[in-house]
Amino acid sequence: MDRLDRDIIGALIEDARATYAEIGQRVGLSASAVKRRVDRLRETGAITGFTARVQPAALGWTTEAYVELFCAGKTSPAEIGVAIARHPEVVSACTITGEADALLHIRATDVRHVERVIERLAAEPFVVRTKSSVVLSRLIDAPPALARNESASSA
Amino acid sequence: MDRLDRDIIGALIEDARATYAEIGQRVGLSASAVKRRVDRLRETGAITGFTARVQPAALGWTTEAYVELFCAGKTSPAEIGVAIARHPEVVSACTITGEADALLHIRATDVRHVERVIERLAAEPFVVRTKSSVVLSRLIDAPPALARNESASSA
DNA sequence: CGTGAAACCGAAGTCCT
DNA sequence: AGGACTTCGGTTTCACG
Repeated sequence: MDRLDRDIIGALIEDARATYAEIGQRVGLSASAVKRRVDRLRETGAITGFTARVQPAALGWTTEAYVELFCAGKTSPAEIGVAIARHPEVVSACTITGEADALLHIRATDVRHVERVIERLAAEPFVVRTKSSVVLSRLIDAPPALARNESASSA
Repeated sequence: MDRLDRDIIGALIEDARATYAEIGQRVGLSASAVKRRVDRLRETGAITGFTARVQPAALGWTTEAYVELFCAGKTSPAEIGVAIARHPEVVSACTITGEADALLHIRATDVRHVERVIERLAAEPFVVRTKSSVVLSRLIDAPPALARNESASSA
């Protein structure tokens, strides 16, 4: 995992369908060398796959919200994970420090749909209370680059 | 945008490097037909691109946090967006309803790094206060499927 | 708008430096 | 480990139903 690997990953994040020759030109390597490194990055798990970047609005998912979950005393993260995985609207979720136990990111078709999802979540037996915020406008979407900085020591 | 398009998008979300023939076999179309639809989906903006799925931890980004921003009275979303775009650790951001004005998702190398980012964010002139939660464990990562349900009326 | 065939070009494997 | 070459398969385009 050196500079070259990070440059290659950066190129693949920008365009996962770039040809090995194009990537090689960008990072200063031949196509074969790039392929070898990409194969290795996939084997080691640094790259877990390739996906299409979709505009959720184009599919009808026009509304998103963040929902904080306050859970009953002895609820394990695993228990929360299993339960919320049943709700397809939950796009991302994690346990966090602070007052709330978990933070969920949900995507829905409209505000009414958001409401229904929150109701369904609140109905989970271990959920004591929820606190939700509807997204007004998205400022930054995501992966502009994970690999551009020195990314510190590790890896 | 019909059932076929959504199935194709679903296939591409799962594996953006799948061949047109493979996708065609899955959705019941020939390779050429699939390519034509994919081209159209890209032109109309439903598909915005293809990216690699990376395990941030493999690149040294082992810590993430969510930061709520409380801004000065007359701060516009655009102003917030421009300012936070200068912080490379901000992976996602949006304005929200509720007490806070904006919610930021940041990725950092360690907790010390998180602290520095929060300090830098708090130093922005329009930021009155911040409230942050460090992620303990991730339960759901993301795009398992955006296109599997009927996705309601629109689109 | 779908299918099937032909030309092109990148991918995958091998050998050499 | 990187670079060059060859074979194979996918992509792309075209004509047709």
